[in-house]
Amino acid sequence: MTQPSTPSVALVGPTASGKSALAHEVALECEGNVELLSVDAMGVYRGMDLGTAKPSRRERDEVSYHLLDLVSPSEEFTVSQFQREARAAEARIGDAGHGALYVGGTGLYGRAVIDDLDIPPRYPEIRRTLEARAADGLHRLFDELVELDPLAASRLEATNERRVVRALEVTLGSQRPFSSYGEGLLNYGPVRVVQVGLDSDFAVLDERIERRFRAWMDQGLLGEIEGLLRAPGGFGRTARQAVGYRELLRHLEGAAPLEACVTEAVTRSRRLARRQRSWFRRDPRVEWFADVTSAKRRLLEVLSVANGFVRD
RNA sequence: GGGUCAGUGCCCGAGUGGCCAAUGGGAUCUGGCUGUAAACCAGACGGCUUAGCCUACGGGGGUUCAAAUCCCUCCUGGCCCA
Repeated sequence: MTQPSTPSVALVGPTASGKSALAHEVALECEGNVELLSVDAMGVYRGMDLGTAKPSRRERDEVSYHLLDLVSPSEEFTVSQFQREARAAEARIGDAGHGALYVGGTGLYGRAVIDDLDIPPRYPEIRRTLEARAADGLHRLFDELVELDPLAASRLEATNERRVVRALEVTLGSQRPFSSYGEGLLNYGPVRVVQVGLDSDFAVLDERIERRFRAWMDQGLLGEIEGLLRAPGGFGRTARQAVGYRELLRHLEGAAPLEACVTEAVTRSRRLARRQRSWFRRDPRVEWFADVTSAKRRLLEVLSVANGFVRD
């Protein structure tokens, strides 16, 4: 893989903290010298616009956005695919002599790029057998993992089927321990990318989240989902898990009353914000800012230094 | 006004004399996870000077060695009759 020629910067934080607006503003001020890369596990799906708070058409005309609308919601997207796309996009941006600003709240996707994680391959056949075996005794699988890769086992919860199966899949499939692919997410390496964190009180965030979701409803979120549902393939396994979409799908596909689903969507968005915050809080390398102004100052500073251009 | 059913911890909701600080779900908090990550998994969840103690099952009173559970009464809500 080609090493990006220009260092990049990342803006992280919980949903509704104002990251996107800030990033856009910063890019505008840099007058085309900075391009944005979305780090959003749901923004990669084409047509899922309202509920993922995607930039508007006008915003996309003003600033270059990357890593959005990569696949159809019927497809299953993964971290490793994201990593590949991100590397390619960043290389192109670097070739153009521009700075790259990552913005988004999907922690793992961010780590994959920022820390250049070595994500082990997939072994579908092995996985299939493991999943079948997990059905009649997860405990046995975990014991096997303890045998084959005690380190990986120690990092996992024995009851987390998805992760236990994955660790075994890789260990058996690649003939080398799952844990040999990396030191674990708790191990934070040196700063390769400056991460600026934008956060605010949950009192404000919670309120904003609800208002925002209700606004999306008014703008036709339900219709957007209905349309995607009717499209060939409909929603795939991963896309349908998106907060907001999942709840409204329950209304459209099942019989759940709309208002109850809306309330639940709001609640789950709030929880998402909290989980995002704790994910980023754990990373000691993130520089936190509680207000947009100082976060912006820091972003501009890093971008200018890194890219050797100075703004007035 | 008469009858009847109900009132449980932040919310919903089990529990009908001791094994009940009280099943379960939700919310909330904390933690973990390198190919589903907006997913997935786990722990905590009345208070405290935490092998124990205190406060709690609408209020008050009573029966009992022992009550969220039985009796009386009051308050509140639903339904039925007037």
